[in-house]
Amino acid sequence: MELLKTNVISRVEAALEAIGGDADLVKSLLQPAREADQGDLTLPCFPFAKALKKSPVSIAEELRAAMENHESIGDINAVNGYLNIRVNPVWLANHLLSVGVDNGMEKAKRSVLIEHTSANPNGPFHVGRARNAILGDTLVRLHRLWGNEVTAEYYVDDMGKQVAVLAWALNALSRDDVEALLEGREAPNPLWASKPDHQRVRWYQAAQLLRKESEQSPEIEKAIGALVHASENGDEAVLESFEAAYQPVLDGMLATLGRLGITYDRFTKESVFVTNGDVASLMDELGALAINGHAENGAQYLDLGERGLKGKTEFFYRRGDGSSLYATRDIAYHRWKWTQSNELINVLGEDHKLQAQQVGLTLEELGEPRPEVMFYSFIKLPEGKMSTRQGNVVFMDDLLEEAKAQAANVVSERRPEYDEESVATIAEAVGTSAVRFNIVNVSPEKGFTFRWEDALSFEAGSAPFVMYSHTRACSILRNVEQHLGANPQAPEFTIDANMPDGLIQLLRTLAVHDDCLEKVIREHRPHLFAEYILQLSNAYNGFYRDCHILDGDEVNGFYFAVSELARSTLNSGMEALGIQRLETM
RNA sequence: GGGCGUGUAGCACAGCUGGAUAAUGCACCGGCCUCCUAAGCCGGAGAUCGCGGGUUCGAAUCCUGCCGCGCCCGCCA
Repeated sequence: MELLKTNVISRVEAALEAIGGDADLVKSLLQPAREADQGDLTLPCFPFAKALKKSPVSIAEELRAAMENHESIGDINAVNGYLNIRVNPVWLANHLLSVGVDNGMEKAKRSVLIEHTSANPNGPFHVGRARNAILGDTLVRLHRLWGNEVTAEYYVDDMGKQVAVLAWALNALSRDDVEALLEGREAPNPLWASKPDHQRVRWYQAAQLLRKESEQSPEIEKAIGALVHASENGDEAVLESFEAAYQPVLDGMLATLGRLGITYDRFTKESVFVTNGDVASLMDELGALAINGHAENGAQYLDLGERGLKGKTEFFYRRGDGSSLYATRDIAYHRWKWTQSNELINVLGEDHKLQAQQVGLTLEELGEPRPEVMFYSFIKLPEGKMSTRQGNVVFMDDLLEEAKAQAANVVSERRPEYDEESVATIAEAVGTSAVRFNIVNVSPEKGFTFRWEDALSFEAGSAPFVMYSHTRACSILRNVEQHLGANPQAPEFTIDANMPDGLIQLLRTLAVHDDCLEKVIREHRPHLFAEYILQLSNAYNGFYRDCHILDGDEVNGFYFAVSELARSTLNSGMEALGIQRLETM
C-alpha cells in the first residue's frame, strides 16, 4: 500500500534511528504485509539484529514503542520480529472518498505504440492466435486506464508465401476443385457460410494439400515462388492481387475480433516498406556496418555473435538474389515506428524470441532503441498444436457461439422471468467476457492448453463473477435513486468509525488499485490486474454482505458513497480487461 | 547438441527484485435466500512448492547440477 507507505515512512525511519538502526534500509524493507490480518505494511526486523545485537522480536517491540503516531495509522503491532502497521480505516475512507482510487499520484502520461495480433490473413481467427490479440488489446486498455495515449497497431503481412498461396489458389482453383480436395475433412460450419474468412480458408487449405501431395507440385511451387518473388520486389500488380485475395479474409477476422471488443487504430502493411524504398536503403546501411558479412552467392548477414547473440550468430537480411527477408522488413518497420512514438511494445509468440532478439540487436547497431516485447506461449489443443494449414483448429467464431449458447442456458435457468432478447444480450456479454477473461487470467509465459470446460467457466474466479458484483452495485444505485425520488442529490454522510470487516476490507482493496495498475503497466503483466479485479469483486461481495445501504427507509450515505466508488472502480477495471459491463444479469 | 521458457493440492492457477501459517478457483464435505440480484456468502478437508546440492538469520523465490514438458536454432513467414 504505497499510499500508507508515503505517509508513514518517515516515522518508521525516525523510530529506527531512535533505537540506533540503519534507517536507509526502511525504504526497501517496508513492504505490503503478506499476512493481511496482521496489517497493511510490515517491516521485517531481522536485518537489524546483528548491528543492534538484539533479537528481531525485541527490535520490533522497541520500534513499536518508539513510533510516533500519524493520522493514517490505525494500529501498530510487533509480532515474530515484524513491525506491522495497519491503516486507519476512517482516514482511508476519507482519503478515498475525496481523492479517489488514484491517490492523487503523479503520473507521467506517456504515448505508447502497441503492436499486436498481426496474424497472417489466410483464414478465420482461431483460438491459437487469440492469446496475442486478447493480451495485446488488454494491454492497450490498461495503458489507457493509466492515462497513457495509445495507438493500437496491426501489422499486415501482405506479402510472402502465405498470402501468395491464398492468392494463387483463389485464381487457379474452382470451388469444385477445392471441395474435391478437401473431401473427408470436417465440413465447414454453415453458420459462417457467408463469412469470407471461412470461405477463403478452404482455398488456402486445398492449396496446401496440393502443394504437399500432388504430382504437379513442382509447377505449383514455381508459380507460387514467382508470386512471392514479385511481391518481395515490390511488384505493384502482384501486391494488388494479393490485397484482393486477403482483404476480405482480414475483414472477416476483424469482425470476429470486434465481437470480443478488440479494435485497432491503424493497419500498416508490410509491403509499404518495400515499395517506399525504406527496405532498400536499410539494406545498404546494414551492408556498411562492421559486423556485415557476405555469403558466396551474394547474400548478406550481420554477425551478431559480436553483440552477444548465442547459438547461430549469422543473421541474414538479404538473399542471394538481392531481395529482403521478413526480418529485414520488420527492422524497417520498427525504424518507422520509432518516428511515430517514443515507446514501443510488441506482443509476440514465443516462437519469435530469436527473431525479436535479432531485430533488437540490429536496431541497436543502427543507433536505435529496441522495443519492449511481451512474449506469450501458444494455446494448444489437448491433441496438440493448432494449425490452420492442417485444419486442426478451434475457430474463435465457433468458440464465441458456443460460449453464448452455454451462457444462455445458465441465464434462462437462473432468470426464468427474462425474455428471449434480454437472455440473448446477457448471454453474448457473458460469453465473450468469459472467453477473454480466461485467457488474460493466466500469465503469458505459461503454456496454455485450450479446454472447453475452462473457457466456458462462469463461476467464481471468472468474468461473470466480476460482472455479477458490478450488477449488484448497479442495482444498489438504481434502488437508491428510486428511493431518493425527486431529490436525486447524493445523501450527506459522516464516516462512522465503527466499520464492519467487509467495509474495511473493501477500502483496503480499493487503496491498492493503483499500486497494482502501475506494476502491471511497468511489467506488461495483465494477468495481475485480472487477479486484482477478482479480489475487488470479492471484497465488494463482502461489503455487500456486511453493509446494508438501504436499511428500511434510510439510505446510509457513507455506505452508498463507498459502493459508488467500488462500482466505478470495477467499471473502469472491467473496461480495461474487456469485460462487458451489464447493469442487470 | 545449444539458447530461451516452464514444472506449486486430484485438476487449473497466483506468488518468483528472498521475509511470518504458500493465495485463489474447480472438484469434494457441511452451513446460509420472510432482509439492497444466492452467477453470491460462511466454514471444512486437501501441498515432500519436479529432484539433489549450495548461499542466507530466513529459500517456492537467488546460485548450481540433474529430470520432465514447450518453443526456437531456414538465404521461410
